[in-house]
Amino acid sequence: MVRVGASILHADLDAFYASVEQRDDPRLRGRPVIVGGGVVLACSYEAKARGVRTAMGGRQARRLCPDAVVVQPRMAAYSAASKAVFRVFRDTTPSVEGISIDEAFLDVGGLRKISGTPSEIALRLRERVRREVGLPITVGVAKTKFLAKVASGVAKPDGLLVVPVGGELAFLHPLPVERLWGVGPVTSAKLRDRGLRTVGAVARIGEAALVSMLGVAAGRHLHALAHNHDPRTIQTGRRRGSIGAQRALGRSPRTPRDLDAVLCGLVDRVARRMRAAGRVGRTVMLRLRFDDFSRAARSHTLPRATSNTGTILEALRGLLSAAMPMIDERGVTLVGVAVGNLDDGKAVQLMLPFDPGSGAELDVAVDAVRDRFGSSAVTRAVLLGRDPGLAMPMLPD
DNA sequence: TCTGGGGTCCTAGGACCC
DNA sequence: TCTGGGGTCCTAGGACCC
Repeated sequence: MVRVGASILHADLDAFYASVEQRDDPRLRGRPVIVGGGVVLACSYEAKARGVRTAMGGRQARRLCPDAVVVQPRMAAYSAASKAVFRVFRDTTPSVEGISIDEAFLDVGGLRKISGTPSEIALRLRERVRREVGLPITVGVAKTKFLAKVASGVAKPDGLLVVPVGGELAFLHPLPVERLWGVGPVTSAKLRDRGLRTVGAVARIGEAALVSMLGVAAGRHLHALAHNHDPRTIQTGRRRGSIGAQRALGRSPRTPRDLDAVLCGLVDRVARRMRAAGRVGRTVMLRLRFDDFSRAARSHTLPRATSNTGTILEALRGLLSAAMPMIDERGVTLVGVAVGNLDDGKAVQLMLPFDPGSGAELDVAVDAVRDRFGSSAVTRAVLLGRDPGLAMPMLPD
């Protein structure tokens, strides 16, 4: 069956952290709320109306909005609220792709007979999130992911916007280029330098011109989006590719000893999270930010994936000591660590005898891998083929 | 006016292999 | 002595997102 019509929803909670605070403390409702003191992590629409923005310095935010209530973030409450909202998403359709803690794509294309049109589904979704979780949410509905995302951005806050099939370009082309997903300050400046201010203007110049302006991937991508070509489908079950932690240090000078203590704390956090998630990784990364806000990153790839605190720390200490000259010269203001290449598919293939029907073949393979590589290597086993002579479990190194 | 903490994806060059 | 095309992996940097 060919599916026609606008069947993708982009659901995006409004001013998420601030909305949770207003939900949990009635005194905050209707008032400007800023979450986070040093830097604005989130702010309510009352604060946005006064010019407060996410990632703004706390001092500037309080100057713009002196009567704002500043609250400390409560990550546990946001995480619980997010889980509750995602339960409503998954109850709406099995085809849910989470993008972040507060937004997701939902494919409702196959649900017409059971649940109604996408607009009806979106309406009910908003009502349910409001009633069951107590939070405002905006939904964009369109034929493609990209356009659904643009639609929710235009409809915020607490809105619903359906882009009718056939009306895509009429909706898209008058919008400023900054509305396009993937156009940030740098790309926006490049486009505006050439007089391209709207999506329509971008659509009218050729792909080759965009590629020469922005590079191959970004140019093609932008060209496609401006013409509303977006073949991406909803991907369920995506897993993160890296786990990291970082800490800003302020301006006071740090001794190597201080830096090592910061590093230990970060590695401990990351390794714990990895083990809790049952993930192992092969590439350790050190990120530094300097006094002038320039940045550097150093990485090292281990021969085998691990979540062992000592192994990760040892590798990062090596990277940090190699970076000490840079730190001495430029002054460090932030240290970050991350482990990537999670569950890297450096696959090991073991060819083992296969006894159809015994059910023991995978156990045998898993034991063999455990013997050779340790139990942390056994995270995945896939049985390939129906050849009765072979079982081929593919496992990460 | 000084800028948090968590991520994703792309580019480009060099090493290395066949 | 000079030399190809194709591929993977690793490292570093940058843009962007929430």
